[in-house]
Amino acid sequence: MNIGEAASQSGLPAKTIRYYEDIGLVAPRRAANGYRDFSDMDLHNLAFVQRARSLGFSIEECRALLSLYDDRDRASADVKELAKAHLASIEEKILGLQTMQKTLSELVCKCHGDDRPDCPILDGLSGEGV
Amino acid sequence: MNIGEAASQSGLPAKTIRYYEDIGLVAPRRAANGYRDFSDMDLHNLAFVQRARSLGFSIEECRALLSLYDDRDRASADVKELAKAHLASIEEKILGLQTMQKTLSELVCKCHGDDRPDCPILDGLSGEGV
DNA sequence: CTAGGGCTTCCAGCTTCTGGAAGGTCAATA
DNA sequence: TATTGACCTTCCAGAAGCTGGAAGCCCTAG
Repeated sequence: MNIGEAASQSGLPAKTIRYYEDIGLVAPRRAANGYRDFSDMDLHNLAFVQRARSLGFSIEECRALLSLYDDRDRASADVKELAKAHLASIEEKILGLQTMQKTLSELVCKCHGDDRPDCPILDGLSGEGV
Repeated sequence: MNIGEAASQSGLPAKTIRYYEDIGLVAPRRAANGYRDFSDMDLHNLAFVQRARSLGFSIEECRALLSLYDDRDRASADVKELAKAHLASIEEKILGLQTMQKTLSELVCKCHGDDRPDCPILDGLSGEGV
């Protein structure tokens, strides 16, 4: 299967697939004309990475997950640990964003938002009322 | 004031301050020996950017905020608009992360996490049960 | 006079793609 | 058969926002 087909089946742009090959996440064989030729397993790996990335796993985590997937003797505990660590980092990010949201929405509320220059948002960023 | 002092007063690493000068966020004058010499206004701008960054504003948004700050004739509506747009993007990110969190925590819950290879997390990433 | 700490510049690398240029290949059509 | 247009190839550069490191100057204390 050519890269265009692999792209539409996996939901990844062709550019991204080439990049994934560059960094060793997939290794499709080459046809006689030099075109990449993706097997079903290659396609599985691409779709797998696509889903893992959409859950926020980093490339290195995806690599680890793929190798766990390939290892038929893995312990599910290893996978779960990886996933739990990532879940914790997601939750940390959410908390950080919620802190920003709270502070920022307070500032936005205070700002009258008309054509006068007086602005509590800029004042807040300038360190007033900290 | 030297860069070390500016760094500790603003809460930014010296490296970051040099970078901010590179991209034109601050323009400290130079002492005779070539050292950067930060004025109070420079320091204000650095601390301002530090706070804006900690609220998740991009560098370009910081630049815009700084120029609004400098413009004594600005309308507070302009600032508020910028802040509201950023707030919306924060909320969007939170929603995205919460979606990831939900999906991932469901997978984690399903995984028994022992020494057997059977793993619903890997199955989920492989597209089973989608 | 030397040692240390702070300062300078510049270059490279991190992450994860993405855009674009230059050019080879394939299938269909005139 | 010749040509067109869609596809494929490689390689280089850039996006954001720093961060680390090397090579070397400057300043102060002992």
